[in-house]
Parts: sequence; C-alpha cells; structure tokens
Amino acid sequence: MSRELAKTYDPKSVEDRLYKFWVDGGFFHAEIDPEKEPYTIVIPPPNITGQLHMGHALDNTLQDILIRFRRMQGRATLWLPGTDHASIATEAKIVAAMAEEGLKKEDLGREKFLERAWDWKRTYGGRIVEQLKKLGSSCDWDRERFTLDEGCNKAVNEVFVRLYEKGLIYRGEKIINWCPTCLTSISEAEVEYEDQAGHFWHVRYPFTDGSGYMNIATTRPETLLGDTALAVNPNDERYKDVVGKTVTLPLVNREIPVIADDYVEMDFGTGVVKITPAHDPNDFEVGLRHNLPVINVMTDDAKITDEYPKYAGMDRYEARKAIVADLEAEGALIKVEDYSHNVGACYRCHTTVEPRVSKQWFVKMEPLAKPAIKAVRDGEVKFIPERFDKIYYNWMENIKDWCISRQLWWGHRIPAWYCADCGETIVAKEEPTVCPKCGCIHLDRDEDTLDTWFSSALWPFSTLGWPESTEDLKYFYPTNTLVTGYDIIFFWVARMIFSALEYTGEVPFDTVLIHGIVRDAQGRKMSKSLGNGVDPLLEIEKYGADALRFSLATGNSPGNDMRYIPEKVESSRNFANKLWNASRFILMNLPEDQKAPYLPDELSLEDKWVLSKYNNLVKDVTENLDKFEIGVAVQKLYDFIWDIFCDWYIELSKVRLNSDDEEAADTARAVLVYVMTGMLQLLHPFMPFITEEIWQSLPHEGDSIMVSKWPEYSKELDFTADEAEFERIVKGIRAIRVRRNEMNVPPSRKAKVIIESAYSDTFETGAVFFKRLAYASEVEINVANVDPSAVTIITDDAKIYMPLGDLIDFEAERARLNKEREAVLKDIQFVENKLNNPGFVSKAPEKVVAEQRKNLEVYKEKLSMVEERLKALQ
RNA sequence: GGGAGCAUAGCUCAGCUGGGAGAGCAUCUGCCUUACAAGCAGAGGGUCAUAGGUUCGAGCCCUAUUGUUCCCACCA
Repeated sequence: MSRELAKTYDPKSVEDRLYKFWVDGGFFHAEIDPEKEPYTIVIPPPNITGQLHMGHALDNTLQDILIRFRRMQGRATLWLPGTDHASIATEAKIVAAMAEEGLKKEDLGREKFLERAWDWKRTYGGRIVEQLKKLGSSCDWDRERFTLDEGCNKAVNEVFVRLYEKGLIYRGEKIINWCPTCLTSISEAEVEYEDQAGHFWHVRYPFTDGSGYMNIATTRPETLLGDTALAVNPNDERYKDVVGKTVTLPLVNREIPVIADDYVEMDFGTGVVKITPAHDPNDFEVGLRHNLPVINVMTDDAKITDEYPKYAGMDRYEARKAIVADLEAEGALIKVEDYSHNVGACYRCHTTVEPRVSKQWFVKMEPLAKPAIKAVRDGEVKFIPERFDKIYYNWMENIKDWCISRQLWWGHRIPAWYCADCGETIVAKEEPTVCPKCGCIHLDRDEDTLDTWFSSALWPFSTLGWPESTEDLKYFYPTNTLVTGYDIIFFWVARMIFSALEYTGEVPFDTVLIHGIVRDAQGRKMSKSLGNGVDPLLEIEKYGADALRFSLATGNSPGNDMRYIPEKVESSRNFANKLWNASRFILMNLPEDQKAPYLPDELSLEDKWVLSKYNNLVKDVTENLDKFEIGVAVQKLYDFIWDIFCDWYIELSKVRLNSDDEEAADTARAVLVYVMTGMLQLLHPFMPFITEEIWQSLPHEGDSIMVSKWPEYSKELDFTADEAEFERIVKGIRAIRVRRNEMNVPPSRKAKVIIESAYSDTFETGAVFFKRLAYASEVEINVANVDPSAVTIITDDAKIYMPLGDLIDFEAERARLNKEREAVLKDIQFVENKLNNPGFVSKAPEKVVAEQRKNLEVYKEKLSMVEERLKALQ
C-alpha cells in the first residue's frame, strides 16, 4: 500500500473498500476453536420492514465495539446477525400495497398472499442488512438468520408442542386486546396506554318494576348495547336494597340484573357500574364471577353488528354519538362531564384497542416466570445498569398469561389441527394425517399464526441450531452479552430469559447491556410524525461511519438517553482527521524499509513519558471496556490521542527527527510507530475504518488490525518516575506559554530562558524542548546574576526568568507576583488546615495524608521563590 | 396510585469503589510554527437544583423538597 496519504481523511474512498476486504478475508467469520474462549452476541434482529435509524446505529455500534474488542483479545468471537419477520408490520405493508391494486387478502387466499409476502421479503428484507454493513458491523454473515426461516420454524414448533404437552400452552375463550385496524389480537405488552381527553356520560337505567332509576357514569356509552348487568359495591349502604332487582337497558329494552361485586369503588362516579363483559376486561371478570352472558356488539373492525339494526355498520365513535343522541332524546342522559382517562392503543398502528372475547392460544406464564426471576436474582443474568432489575422483577411478578395467537397469515402458523368429525385438537411438530381419536382424515389446521415475539424469544438458541444439539450450540451457547434498548425489555429480553431457561436449561446470556434511546437535539423522541428523525446513512455519507460511531459512543452511559447533536459528529469527524494527519506526519518521516513496530532499547525521557501514559491508557481502556463503560473509554482515547500524542509527543519528537543524530531519530520514529500502532488498536473497535486504513499504511505484521492482538498493560513500560520527571518540563513549557500569552508576546519574538531549579539535570534535558515549544532562543540553567528586569515565572519546581526588557512593566510584574503570593498562601492555608485537623491526620488514609504533606512542601518552596523574587524587584 | 431516571460551565454531557470540579461546542486573545485552520498556543466562565444529615472530608452516601422525563397500574 502506498505511503502517500491525502491531506484530509476521506471516508468515502475507504469504507466500502475496507468492508469488502474484511468480508473477503473472512475476518468476521467465527470458527469453533477449543483452544479459545468463545464470545457471542446475537443481534437484536431488526424488522425487515425497517430502515436503519439512530436507535439501530447506537445499538449496533455498541455491539460492534464489544465484538471487535473481544476478537482482538483472542476470543472466538461470534456476532450472529439476522432479521425479524415482524408479522404485524410486514403484513400491514403488504395489505396496504395490495389495497392500491384494489386487492384484499381474501381475494388472493393464504397461499398466494404468502408468496407475495416472501417476494416482498426477498426484495426489501435485505435493505436493513446492507445498512448495517455501512456502519461497519462485523457480523458473521455466513450465519445470518431470519426469524421465519426453516430452522426457526423447527424451534418454534418444538417449543409449542413441548409447552402444550406440559400444559403450559392452552387454548381458551378469554377477553383479549384486539386491534380493529390490524385485525388481530395483540398481547398485553403490545398495548400502549395513553391519557385521552374524553367524557363521562351519566345515564339512568330505570328499574324494571318502575320503582325509579339507577344512575351510572360511563366513558363508553356505545358499549351499553352489550351490558348484561349493573354492579354496585356489596358494602354500599346506598344501594343495599337494589341488589337483586333488575333494570331495563335503555334503547335496547333488555332486562338486566343489579349485582354486587367488590370490584366497584363506592366513591368513584355514582358507585354504579354498567357491566359489559364482552368489551371490558374488568367487566369480563365480573361476568365470570356472576355467570353473566357475554354479548359481543362489534365486528372485527369495531363496527356495531347487525344485531342492532339501528346502529349496525357504524364504527365505535359514530355509534357513540348516535347512542348519546338517542339517550338524550329518550331523556335517559342526565349530564356529560369532561373526563380524561387512560386508553390503550395498538403499539404498531396506534388505533385504540377494543377488548374482545375470543378463542385464542395462551402461554401460562406463572410457572415460566418463577425461574426467570430467580436467574436474575441469583446473578446468572446481569442487567447493566442494575436498576433495570427492578423493572424486570415488577413485570415478571405481575405477568399475565401471554396471548400468542394472531389472526395474521405472515408468521409461524400454529401447529394445531382440529378434527372435523370429533373436534379433537391435535398439536404436533409434523402435520398429522389422521385423527388419533376417531381416525378420520378431515383435519383442519388452525388458521392463526404466532406472535412475532414468540419466535424472537428463541433467537439466542434457535439461531445456533436448537433443538438439534449442534456444534455451534454447544460451543457458542449460552451467549455472553445482549445489547438492547430499555424499550424492549418486556417484549424481548424477559421472554428470552424464561424461554431459554425452560427449553435449554440455561440462561441465554450472562449480561444485558441496556442503552437509552437517541433523541433529537432538543431532547424529543425521534419520530416519523414529528419528522425530526436523523438518518444515520446520510450522516455516514456526510461525516463517515467512524465519526458517527464515535459520537454515538461518546458520552454514552448505560441506560441513559442521549441527544443527537450534529456538532458532536462534526467534532468526531475532526478527531478522525486529526488522527489521519498524525499518521501522515509519521509516514512522512519513515524510511521505506522501516520494520514492524518495535520498542527500541535506548529510550529518551520523553519516550518514557509517552510510553508510561500509553501504558496506563491501555490498562484503563481495557478495564473500561470490561465493565461496559464505553463512553468513558472513548473519552480517554480522545484525550490521549489528541492531547498527549498529537499536541505533545509529536511536537517533542520533531527535535530528534530534525536533528543530525540518526540514531536518536530512529528511536523517535520507532516510538512514534509503536505508540501510534497501539493507539490505533485501542481505537479500532470504535473507529474501525480509519484505524484499518492507517494501520495498513504503517509498518505492520498480520493481515488486518481487526485480528491483531489487543495491547496489554506491560511492566516493561512502567516508567512512572520518568513520567513525573518529564512532567516538570511540560509544566515549565506551559507556564512560559501562559505568561507570553498574557503579555501578548508574539511567537516570532524569541526570548532567552533562564531556569533555576533543584532539578537541573531534568531541565538540562528539557532545554531543547523549551527552545522548540516555549519560543526560547537559548536556555541557561542555574546561572548567577540574572538580569533583575527579567520576567519571572514560578512553577512548583522551578523559577524561570525571561529577559524581555522592553516589554516588562515592573508595576504589573510586582502586582502579579503579589497576586501569586496570595494564591500560594491560600493553598498553604488550605493544606495546613487539613493537616492541623487531628481527625484528618488520624482517620484519612495514609496515602492521602502523605500527599497533602508533599503538597505543603511544594507550596512552601513556591512561596519562598515568589518572595525572593518580590524582594529582588523592590 | 406505585416505581425509576435526570437536575454539574452559555449549550450537550462525562465525573469509576467519597480526598482541592472535567471534555466537546460556543465566547474572547494571539498565531498561516513545513502532519492537521476540520488546525496551534492561551483565557474567561460553575454556592455541582434547594434544605437538612452522615463523615476528618460530600458533585458522589442518607432524608425531605422543587422541577423534569419515563415506566407500571382495571378505577367504570
């Protein structure tokens, strides 16, 4: 590869090429290797209907960081990708497309419809996968799966049959949440409750015997058609005598009883509730307790049935208006109040759900939830951050049976058959040919499919081959880390945990890394309706995938939402460019035959300084990543690379690179390459493309940085003392810069620098750096008879003079020194207060006390220098 | 009704198991110093929401309050 690099980093010319290089090289592919420890992540499969949004970008960036980190550490790393068939969303898309052609599902029939759906999947299902690749995701594409593929279907059937045989799956007539738009049942978890402004209609129901009225208040007058009772609280004195009487339902003229049930709150509304078992979950329960008839008054799409000719065909809201009007006309409407209440909506289409009684399949949850709770309590599965434990417990402990059947065609069809003759239900993995009970051959398969989440719940093991005991399953399962947003803990994470425990006997993963959602710059949720979504692909186009990834990782802390701020991506882009230019500098100075990175024998003080800091960086970043502190790791990398390496070390290295001492220059080059290479490796998980591109240009061993060995903290690089020593020089240079800036001395105006210090050797070594980085014309150390008109700079360990005769203002100089004296005195006071506090000295750790003693010494030394100088200026 | 998160520089956010408050952006000053103006060298700017408490010591731990966001819950 050429050593000539362009002046600014151009992601577009790099990313696709490198991604192909990685795929072709097989670097993403996971191999079973008994010598290695596996590390597995299964992707939260994005919907095939989806387009990559910022949530995906964040989720997958985090996963890729972890995967690349572990891969470089030498683990046998598998990131298993795939997509979700998303039954409701996909079916809705196809139905909508058909509607444009004037077609309905029924026109096509099941088979043709599914053909169309698969066609659609083949056309658009790969879109999001391609988008994941743009982000740099290092998934093992050889193992890509789909929640509706054959293997997943096998797993689904296996599970269904097993649970059925155990009595944990049953079919029953219960009240469920029905979406009148999607035309299917949905589970509790799929209902989103929101406050809606509505009304409280007060209606009177006359006693059948003509002895007066019962006044009720309702938010849903249209369900009156299906009322089968009125209920009061058994302890309500007001209504003691009416229990057992009957009332006549207005408009319908049906006679219904007044019953007593604890469910009714005495002090709410009128204390009388109309009971509509067919259209309210609570009323349904009451109905069961009192053997009330269940009268369904609505069709699939929430229109009034033909049973009520006057309202037949009206939708819920039209019917509501008509019924209210009729009640009013009849004189049964007492009053109308404004009232805001919680209404459930379908999480997919946001239509208000209609509770409905129907025959559905359910999973009995309690026996499954128990071990799942225990697994988290026992720490077998850990949530990061921990606080999500509570949310998980709360949900699991109050969980209701899971309605799993959907009145859709796109999905895993329920493996149940019904005998046309004897009515026997047969649940089997393979299609039965005869009824085991009566032997007839008329078997009809259940028309319904399963909740998408039923197959997602099996994802961590179905994708590895379960129920077969495959090599992959044995090696890569249980997986390690699951990375996902807190918004799908209930839908997915919880269900994976209980499913895995039930079917594989093991937890599906040991750690769940939870992240927040990506909001817009104003902190609003990104949404289609608001139109405030930021398209990650456009951002990649504009700034590069690395910049996007880096800014998503920056400042990200587990479980917390983050805002997407364009300036942040820009600064990440700038950071990438900074790194790029640092590499240009190194390459520019490298001879053609430079060896692969190595550590030279003879190191200079500044080499040890940078190596020591680098060594600590390696330790920190590794530890941070081990603890999933990704945002912290990113910050440390940024600081080291920009500040320590670029702004300091590269500048320091120029002294030797520009000198005649070839040996010294070689050492500098070697250290530059060594640290640069290590930095690139540490940064690689965050910015895979640019690090690979630079790494390939630098002398290197191996085929790709992504399979190079992750740097490790090394005793050999522990130069703590040398680091501290060189820090004196850094401090001196900084102090001079500050002073010159204060005095507005332009860089072109060089000045002699005289240093007075106990560390004369150090400053002797540092002289060249003062010349280069502190605009010194020459440097003298510990000389006598300093020109009293020189500007003085006092650091913790040195007194520095700069003869800038014509620029100095003695008055100002004295004032400044006095200010400095005040400051040091304050410091001394502060430390002395501490050290004079017996509580501090006796109770604080020795290390802390010693540190303060040391500080006191340094301050006192500084004070004496300041005072000495003040005296000289008198 | 129950529970959780957040409140730190003008803005967006870090701050790991308590030891003299940090970054990026923005602002101001000076620099085209041959890796980089997407840059370099500096500066200013914070009663860490409020009030108590624990501690030798609190941004960090405890209690209460205020504001804000979210989750859960059948109040018709």
